[in-house]
Amino acid sequence: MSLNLNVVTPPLQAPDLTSALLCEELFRMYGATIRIQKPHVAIPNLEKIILAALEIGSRKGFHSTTTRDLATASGLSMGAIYSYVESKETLLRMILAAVGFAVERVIAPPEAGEATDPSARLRGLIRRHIQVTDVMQRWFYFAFLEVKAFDKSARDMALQSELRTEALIADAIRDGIAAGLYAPGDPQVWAALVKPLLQDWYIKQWKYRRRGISSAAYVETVTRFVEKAITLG
Amino acid sequence: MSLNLNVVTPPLQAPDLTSALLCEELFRMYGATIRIQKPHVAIPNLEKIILAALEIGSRKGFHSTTTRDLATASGLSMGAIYSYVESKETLLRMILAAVGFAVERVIAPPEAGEATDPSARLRGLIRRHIQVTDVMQRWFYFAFLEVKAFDKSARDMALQSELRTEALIADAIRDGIAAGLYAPGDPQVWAALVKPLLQDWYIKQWKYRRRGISSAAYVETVTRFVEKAITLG
DNA sequence: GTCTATAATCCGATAGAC
DNA sequence: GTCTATCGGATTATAGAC
Repeated sequence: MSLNLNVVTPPLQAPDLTSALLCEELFRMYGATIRIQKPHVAIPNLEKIILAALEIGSRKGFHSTTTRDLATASGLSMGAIYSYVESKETLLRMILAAVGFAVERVIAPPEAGEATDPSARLRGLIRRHIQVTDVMQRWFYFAFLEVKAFDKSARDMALQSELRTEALIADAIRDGIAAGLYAPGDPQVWAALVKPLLQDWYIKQWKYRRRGISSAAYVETVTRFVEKAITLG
Repeated sequence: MSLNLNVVTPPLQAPDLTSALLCEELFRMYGATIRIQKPHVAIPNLEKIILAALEIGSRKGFHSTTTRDLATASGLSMGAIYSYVESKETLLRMILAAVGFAVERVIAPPEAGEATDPSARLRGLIRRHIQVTDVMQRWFYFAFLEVKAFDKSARDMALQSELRTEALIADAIRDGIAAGLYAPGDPQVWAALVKPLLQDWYIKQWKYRRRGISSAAYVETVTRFVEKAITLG
């Protein structure tokens, strides 16, 4: 059984992962901690605050980002910010929750045809992971770098997310081995090697940007590299 | 020309990268900023301070690590700490310098036989990178997570280090392609894929520890994976 | 709902005794 | 060389006017 090494990269089939949509979701999840109750006021302002936190936080770290920084960048006053975000820690938790939302709702769900085709499933996971983290680069970058500063429950959230996507990849590889597509080997070990290749896209975006490599090109490069490494023969 | 896929992992041939030796080196480099001039006093105390910074900083981030934390953990007083480290920023710079030292002095220099054998050189780079970042895990982890919080010169230091090791890997792959060992391809693109595999060892040490995977086992896994992915045929 | 002004706290760094 | 005590400034969060 030979493997088709041509890779095509279709666009992301998913709800638009715009910051507006993500903040709408966060407003639903964190409504209890938000003093402003009218959605048409709360959501755009929450978005301003979160985008400011992502922008400044990605540059100099969340702990060095002061509430004054957030006020200046968001155009709101320091006092107003506390009407939307009860504390700096809650702000962190919101960003982490949005990342978890994207993983569960867009990366994890298999697309048509993937249930019965392990190769398509692995390709889909690689593609969706890179596409989602491309659209949400700052969110993922921020979450990756700042988790360690969270409390244990938040750190566990991130840890589970890491192991979750790894397990999805491992399952696809396991089924691919059983189907005779991939060489015999430890699916978990291989999945552990795929994960950092996917994460590199949002962690070192500066490098890929500088070299003019598009997310579609990166999807194809990683897919070919991984398939060559694990394919029989 | 067929490739030997057996991998052996010899021990690191290098000066011991103990914290004592690294701090001795830092004492030489930063002597001008250190008030205590007797090496037998300065070096062990500098080591206490740096180890405290690595330990606490890796847990909750360097910016959240206060000088009071460092005093408690190192057993020195707040005042004494400033006799060794002129500012928090200098402390960070010392840690970055130690990481750069390890890269230049241990990872980069080719071992015997590597000059004429691209395959041995690539294997050597993979092996030494993982071995060095294993011994100096906290130093590399800390440097990776904290650079972005500091000034441009410190960030450039880290950026150059990233591109430097990538270039070494790319050179070995380029020579390997020319020698007919590896498939035709873009050496820089492949090197960019190898780098995150190496970094994963110190970034997600918790995962590999939990699974009982030794650094030697990881060296072999990564080496096989990469060689399979880029080898002809 | 949003602002200004300020309370309360904490931090990096230093002075000066020993 | 090391310590204790403290300064000046910055930070998070809140109170209360509009």
